[in-house]
Amino acid sequence: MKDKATSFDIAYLAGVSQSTVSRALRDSPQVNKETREKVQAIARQLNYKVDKNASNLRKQRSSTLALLLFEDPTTDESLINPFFLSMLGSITRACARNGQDLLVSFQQLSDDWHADYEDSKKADGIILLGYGDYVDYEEKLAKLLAQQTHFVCWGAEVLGHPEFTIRSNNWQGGYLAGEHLLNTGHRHFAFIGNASEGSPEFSARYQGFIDALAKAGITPQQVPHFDAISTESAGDQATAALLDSGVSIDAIFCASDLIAIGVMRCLKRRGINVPEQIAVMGFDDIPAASFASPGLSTIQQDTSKAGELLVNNLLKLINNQPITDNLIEPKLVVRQSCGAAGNSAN
Amino acid sequence: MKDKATSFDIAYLAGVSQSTVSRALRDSPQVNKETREKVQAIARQLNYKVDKNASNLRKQRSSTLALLLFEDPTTDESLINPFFLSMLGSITRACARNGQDLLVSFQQLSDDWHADYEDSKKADGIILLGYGDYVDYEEKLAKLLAQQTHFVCWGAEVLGHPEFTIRSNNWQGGYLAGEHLLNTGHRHFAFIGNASEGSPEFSARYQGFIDALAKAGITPQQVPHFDAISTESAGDQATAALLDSGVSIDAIFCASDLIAIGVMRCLKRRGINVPEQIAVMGFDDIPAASFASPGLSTIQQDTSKAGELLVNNLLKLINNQPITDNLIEPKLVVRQSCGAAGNSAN
DNA sequence: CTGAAAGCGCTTACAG
DNA sequence: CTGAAAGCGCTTACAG
Repeated sequence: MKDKATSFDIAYLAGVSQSTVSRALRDSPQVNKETREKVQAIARQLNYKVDKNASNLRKQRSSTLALLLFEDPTTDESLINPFFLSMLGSITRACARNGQDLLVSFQQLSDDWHADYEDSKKADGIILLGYGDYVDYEEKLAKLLAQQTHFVCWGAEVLGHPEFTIRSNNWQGGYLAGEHLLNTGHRHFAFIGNASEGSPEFSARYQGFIDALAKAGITPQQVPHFDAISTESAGDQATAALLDSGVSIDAIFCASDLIAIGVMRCLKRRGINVPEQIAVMGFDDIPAASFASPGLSTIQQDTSKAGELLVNNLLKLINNQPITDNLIEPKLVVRQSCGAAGNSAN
Repeated sequence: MKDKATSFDIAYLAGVSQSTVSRALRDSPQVNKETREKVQAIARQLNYKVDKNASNLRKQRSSTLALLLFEDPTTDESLINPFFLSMLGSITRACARNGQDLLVSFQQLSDDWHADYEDSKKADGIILLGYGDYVDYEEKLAKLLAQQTHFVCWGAEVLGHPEFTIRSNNWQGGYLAGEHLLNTGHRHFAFIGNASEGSPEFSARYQGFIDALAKAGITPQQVPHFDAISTESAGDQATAALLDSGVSIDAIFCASDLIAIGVMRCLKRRGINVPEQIAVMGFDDIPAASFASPGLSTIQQDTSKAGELLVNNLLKLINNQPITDNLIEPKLVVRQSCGAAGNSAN
């Protein structure tokens, strides 16, 4: 039967002009209460919905945000870092709370991003999510900046625009990890993860860790460091290299939980007990951290707050409001992998 | 400087009409090759992008699909089933391959869904994803049907419209699980999961399992069955109940991996060895299945193919094309939790 | 408080 | 092969 109803259909049925319908539907106080209610009743009855394309076109605003999730090019195609998946969840919810729709797209870091969501008016702004190589990354951000695109990004800093970034206090997280490992009686450490300047988040974690150890008189030179991107298999391989190198350690701090899980797998294969022989500490608190056996002690990033902040700050940017808050404080989560008493419930 | 360029700006610079610009940009063969290239060059130079709101309005088509991910109302708010997260990934990619944008939204099953994406012209169709209670679910589907919304859904069947569903052959999956458990020498089974008619997917898995066992002369009455929704803690609790009931078993088939992980946690707490004393089998093959210790043997659902099918079939529905394929064949993944030789690489 | 009118930026018959 | 014109369905000055 019905071709979709328009505001003209409602106007006709209500005996008012189409402009009045438009106002009434947006709850304009300008329009008489009776008229307003009558119009709204008819709209409901016809199951009328404002045509977003028409209203966006007219308003020059889409009430839509785009999320670009980019992955490390070396990662297995089908596997997305669970940490980002969890962020995706909280971003989606934050969008809903703010009356925004969310367009989602996965990109390879190496690609030319399809960052034209704002140019084509599909979205009012962009959220960038992913651990990436900072160097590659920077160019693309510069381009977005040049096009005056509204965007925020997780983790990596935008040159000259700290307000575009939302991130965890990674240094503090690393520090907490170091403290905990020290408190649980460990003295011989290794770090696994990429701590180069290409990975500013990981290297901040490393630095916090080192700074915590310094308080116990341990120097950076005493802490062997093995590179790994944020995957299970990279952690596994780095651990093998670490063990084969013959250094004697009793604790490993990993730049991410995914790495830590790979580390534990390697240790288990080699018959080394966690935490009795070697303690393992992760970072992120992805769901798998609690599934692991022993439960992985880690530094939690509050993804729920992060998603909220990402969306709110982007909206502020779009509306030319000042940004006040963009740091998330990490939290120590104690399970069993470092030998402290963990609560079995988690 | 620049307000965003429009097709009129390009027309002016190219010395042609705006209609010609529009045609040239869409690679219409109607327009002279030279003109076309000239127009396209200017567009590139101005960094021109077609305004989607305007073109959607005019074409009455959005080239956008909406994904509604709804969760079991009893599940922890922040935790989305990893299986669906993986589906989300493959759906996103399938959309990209088909030139569609993807709007994502999380909903509570109990809510009134915001399923008005198509009414408001924000999307051409909807993908429904989530394990839900079939009974609740059915009403909402009937409503979508009545509004002639284009949609496909995962798992649950739409009354009278089997072509709207894409699902795994759950019966076959359950059958494979039963066979494997039999082949690894087990004889005393339990099933954990909700096998009521409210969960058609789970009950099909149960049925396949029972049918496999029948070949070894085992009757349904010999297989105790404990209810659980698809979460770790539900699996844990159901296992406690199972053990406390005093029945003697040597294998548990779980309706999902999340349940299985909870089962293994409970067994470990009780000092029961997997697989030596009790074998555990999951369903889904979420990432945590391979992280678990021992590695969880399970039935894999091919999320990549599922995502592809969901998107392709929805597009076919929108374009009035016939749907030919909507079944995914599950696959046995052998790890260590059933006592068979698993490959340590996975 | 309400209405007539313009216009957002496209696509696509229609005419040549 | 190209152009002039209509129209997609809204929102919002402008006028009363």
